[in-house]
Amino acid sequence: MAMRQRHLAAFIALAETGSFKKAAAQLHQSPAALSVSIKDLETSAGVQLFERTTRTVVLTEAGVSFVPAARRAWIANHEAESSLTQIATGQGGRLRLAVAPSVALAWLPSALSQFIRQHPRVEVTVIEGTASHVSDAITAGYADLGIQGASGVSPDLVGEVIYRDPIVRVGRGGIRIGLTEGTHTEQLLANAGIEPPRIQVDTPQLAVRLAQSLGGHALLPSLTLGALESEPMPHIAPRDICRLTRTSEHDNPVIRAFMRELLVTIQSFDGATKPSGLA
Amino acid sequence: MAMRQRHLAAFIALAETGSFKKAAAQLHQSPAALSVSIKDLETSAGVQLFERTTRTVVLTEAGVSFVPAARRAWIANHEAESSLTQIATGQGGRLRLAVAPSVALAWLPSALSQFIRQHPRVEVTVIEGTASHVSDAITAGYADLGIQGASGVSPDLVGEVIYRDPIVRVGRGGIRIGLTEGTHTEQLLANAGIEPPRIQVDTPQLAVRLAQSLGGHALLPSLTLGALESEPMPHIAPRDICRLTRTSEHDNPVIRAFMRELLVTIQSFDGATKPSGLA
DNA sequence: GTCGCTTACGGTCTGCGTAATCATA
DNA sequence: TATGATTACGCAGACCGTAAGCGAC
Repeated sequence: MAMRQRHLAAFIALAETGSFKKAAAQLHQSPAALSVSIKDLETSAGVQLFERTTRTVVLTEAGVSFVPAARRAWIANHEAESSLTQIATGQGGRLRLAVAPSVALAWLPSALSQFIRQHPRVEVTVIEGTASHVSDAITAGYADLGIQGASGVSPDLVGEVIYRDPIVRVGRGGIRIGLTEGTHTEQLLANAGIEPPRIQVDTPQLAVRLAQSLGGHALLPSLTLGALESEPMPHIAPRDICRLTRTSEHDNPVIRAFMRELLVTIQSFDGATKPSGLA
Repeated sequence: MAMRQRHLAAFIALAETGSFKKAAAQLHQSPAALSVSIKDLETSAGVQLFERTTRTVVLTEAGVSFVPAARRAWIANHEAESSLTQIATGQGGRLRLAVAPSVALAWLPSALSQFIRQHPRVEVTVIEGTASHVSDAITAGYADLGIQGASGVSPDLVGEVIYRDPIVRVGRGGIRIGLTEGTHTEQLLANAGIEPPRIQVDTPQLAVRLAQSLGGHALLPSLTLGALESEPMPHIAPRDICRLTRTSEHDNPVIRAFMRELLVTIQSFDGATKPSGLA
């Protein structure tokens, strides 16, 4: 037997309306077409599902028994369809983020709260980690969107700069407290001709603390500082913040929707702290 | 968007196999046909669901998100189909019986126990009542199959004699104990030229009891007596036991299946008590 | 070169509407 | 007689298979 959707639709409409004419109207069909659909269904099944006189149509017992399963199938089909449109418009599905800590701290709370408000049916998971962790998570398929400070490393990842984070100075002392050598930030500083830091630490927060207590200074991406007071260092190239996705997810609607929120967040933060623009 | 079953089938097969060639084989199709099905689905939805290279096919995030709903719909469709075939073969659905008390007592236990053993997915309900109750239940739609002693009364009911129940005598005394005038049995006796009973009672059981204690006799359908000893009354026409259904349920498969069991039961009972046959 | 996905094309078959027919209230 | 279900018929479009193409191993 080959039961198609039109058979289900025909059966349900006829069962609900009790009239070929009304059911046909409901399905935007001619009564004749509906009649053959029902007849096909009945003959292929081998049971009569409706008892017709010329004026009236009633479900047989077999028809009554079939109603629940038919309705379930019909609903499931519609839910599949609407699920797909939701996925296609970014209102459904899941979003697996991998973000660098500074990003997580600075932008994520605001961007995520906006996003989940406007996309209540999307499941969100977040992984926080260093740049290499982030890109690994993307490549390995544990996450679908990465936000981090270094641009793409793997060939099948596509990266795009979404923010140019300026390097700023905290404190005025002579001793420089910096991050571990080899980090993206320190590479930028080295490229700008600045000597390696006297004291190397793990996190920007610790660098700031030490700079303050030792009377030194720290050169750090501005995002890592929060509202802390700092001086701009315009001659040092900024740290590029990138979005990272697998090439196959380049048109993922959920990612697009989240990126929209994120960019709004970035702009609003940027406007609040520094009147001049961003990249 | 118009998502048809072939789109669902194509999506699921491709998601499961990860190859157009294999999925096409599974669907007994050419890879080309499958390719356009998937493409149609993707363009109508507006999302890419698979990432293809020439050699490999992988679900995108959107595709992954769609899998559960697609599979649910697919399963529901198949369950609807199998539900219908079960209904058509009498293995599913429901059976609402209305039976006369004598039938309920004599045949129902055996017939029903056989039936529910062989049709475990059929819901069974039983109404017990007099002949008019039975036919009313059928007409009103509370029951679908009636077994009773009088033949069909309502025009849109179809009746069929399934057993000719002989009238027998219990006791040898002169006083006749009988059922209330107007019952089917008493009409048969009147037609045979027998005078109305001296004492009229409600139930065959009571008639037998009184006949024994008063030293009278009772003329009753043999079915009402169980294993009680009795003498045949061959010159009195037997009571016809009928099946009753609405005309619309004439080909109801569950009813057919139950009738098969019932007739087997009747034959075995009949063979056990009286070597000679039935109608 | 080989394998597998995609595109193009032509034929078939499904499924529709129109119109005529049938049956009942 | 009027209404609504059914049957017959012809057409439009969906859908498939074959064959040619294209790109990656």
